[in-house]
Amino acid sequence: MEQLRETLKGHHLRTTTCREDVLSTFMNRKNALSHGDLEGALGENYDRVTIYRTLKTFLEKGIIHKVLDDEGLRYALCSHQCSEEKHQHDHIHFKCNECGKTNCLENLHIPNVALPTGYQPESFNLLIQGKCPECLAN
Amino acid sequence: MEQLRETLKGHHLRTTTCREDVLSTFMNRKNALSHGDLEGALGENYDRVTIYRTLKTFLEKGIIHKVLDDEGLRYALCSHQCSEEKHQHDHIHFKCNECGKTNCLENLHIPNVALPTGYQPESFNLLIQGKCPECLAN
DNA sequence: GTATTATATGCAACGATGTTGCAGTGTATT
DNA sequence: AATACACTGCAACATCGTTGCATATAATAC
Repeated sequence: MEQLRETLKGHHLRTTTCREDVLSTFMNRKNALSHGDLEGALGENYDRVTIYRTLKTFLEKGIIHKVLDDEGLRYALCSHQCSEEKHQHDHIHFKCNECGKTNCLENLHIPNVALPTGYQPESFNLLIQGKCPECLAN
Repeated sequence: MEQLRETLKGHHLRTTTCREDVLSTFMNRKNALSHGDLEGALGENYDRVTIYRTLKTFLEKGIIHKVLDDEGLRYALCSHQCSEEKHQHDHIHFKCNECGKTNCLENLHIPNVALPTGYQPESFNLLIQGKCPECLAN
């Protein structure tokens, strides 16, 4: 639980119960979460708006990053220490079509792509959809 | 303009002025369009709901496909003849951070990725963000 | 421990986005 | 031209996300 405070302080944020709860929800569930997921988990304790603002703050401070899938927007913890200044997220996201969960595959890097001349790439976002190990086992 | 009717008929759809206008908007602008873009272009002629339903129908029939970026959901024409039965979209999408336009890079395929054991991939979606040739030229 | 200051929260209200049901209109077919 | 079916517009609603403001809370200084 001290780790939560450490993470928040490390990103120059005040420790509040809402921020601690949102952060620990991200750490307990391993997969990417939408605002709705968090509202479902914490909605009785905190206002919708507060959760929105917490997500926005976490995004700006580099604690979480956006994850896109065909259903919409989710968020996941940044693994390597991201900060307000620098984000680095060229890893792969995998969404299971069976259980619906989206995860970061931290260790896999996105392979190089030879873009046509004139295109200057700055960031990459690869989403793979299919079946995850847990669902294949059943 | 006959081409519009052909495309619609080819996908077993009745030709209506709304569908013709939505389709020609996609063909004239080369980039991916959101519902809001279409409403801005055609909103005075057609009801919001009709445009939503047209997009939904086009999706189901394989005339357009979803394109995701950090701002949300857009749609783009399917190049290779997709149908209700089969969609094939493993090409790359490029979003320009300057002009905000998202395009399909039809000719580029997504390179292979060695997934960890247990993951069964079914579809791939690669979004590259950066600067497009037009914006770099200015 | 208390006072001060800056920040975070809750509430209310609003705007944008997307969906559904139903009556009326238009398209394709005979 | 008549019929059957599909599409459209309207109204109403549900969801999602944002903003302003008063209050509460956390960090800092005393």
